[in-house]
Amino acid sequence: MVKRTRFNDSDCPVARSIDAIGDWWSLLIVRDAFDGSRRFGEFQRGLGVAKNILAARLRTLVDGGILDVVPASDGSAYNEYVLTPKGRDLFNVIVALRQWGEAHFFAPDEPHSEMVDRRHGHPLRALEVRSTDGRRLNAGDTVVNKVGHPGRGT
Amino acid sequence: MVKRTRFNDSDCPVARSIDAIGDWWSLLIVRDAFDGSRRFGEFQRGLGVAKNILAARLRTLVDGGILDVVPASDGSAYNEYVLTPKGRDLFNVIVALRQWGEAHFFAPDEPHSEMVDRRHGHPLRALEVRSTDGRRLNAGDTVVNKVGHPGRGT
DNA sequence: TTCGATCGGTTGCATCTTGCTACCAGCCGA
DNA sequence: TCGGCTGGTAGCAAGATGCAACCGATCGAA
Repeated sequence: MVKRTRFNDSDCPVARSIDAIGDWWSLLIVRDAFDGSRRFGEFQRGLGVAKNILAARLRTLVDGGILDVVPASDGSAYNEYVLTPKGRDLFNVIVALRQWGEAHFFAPDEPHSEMVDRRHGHPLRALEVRSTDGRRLNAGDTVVNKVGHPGRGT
Repeated sequence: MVKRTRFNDSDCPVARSIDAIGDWWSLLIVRDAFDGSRRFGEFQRGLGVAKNILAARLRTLVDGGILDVVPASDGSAYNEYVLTPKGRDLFNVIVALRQWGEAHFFAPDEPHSEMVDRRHGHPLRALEVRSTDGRRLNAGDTVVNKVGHPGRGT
């Protein structure tokens, strides 16, 4: 099976990332992996996804270098799925999605799962996009150079 | 049409975010909106997506409060799609995906579209997850409290 | 004002993907 | 050795996706 690329602008890192992750289930698998899930059954119970879908997603995540299959840590004959360094680098993505969701989809007092600093149990500081010299940037302060179109693009 | 919720753990902000965005095309639409696309035709040419898919995605993004339909800024009778504040808050998500893609899917010298600081033309600083008191955190320094399971969860 | 081109879609249809259920082969403890 | 758990695969129905054709409104030029 040749690797299909779904999007036509594959020189954009955003598109390549999206293509590599595959689908939303995959991202939820990664989220659960960050939260400590390792075994097939853990993911299945945590996500409520059909087993064939889960099996396929785990396979593509392993093929994509985001998860690794390792022998179970508890001595049983089963395997475990653990994040590779590349998979752990998705942490920012998960945190960004989480903070966006917290900001826009929950009433102020509505209970929800919450990511906290392990040391103090405090919520995290909001992510901030910064320039190399440390200024805070928002979308309007940035510009995307398409390949072949360097510079500001008058 | 009742709002379907695809994922069973809707108390997780990550899952709600994913549900709200809808699919990957929607996120690429948002990316193009950040890059300045406003018109139906611009999105269609930029993404190479089928028109019926694009029309459906634009509708869900508008319904979801991520895009707004406004009269065209050039005086023509057509409409434009612009990001709402909620949509602009996806900036961190886009940047996180972009940085992950840059780090893992391009050779060091491979050309790719690049987001730079408008003022100096420099690339952005890598996103950093921090605690409220400013320490840098990575995945292992955080813990997710599920609703109904407060505390560290031994 | 007329005419052709463009814009912004909608509709129908074939195909691909998804998700459900059933099934099944190893493991595992007793 | 037996019964239940784990980690899948197989088949099938339903829904999503993508392509192409079509279409009315609008625009620009003559």
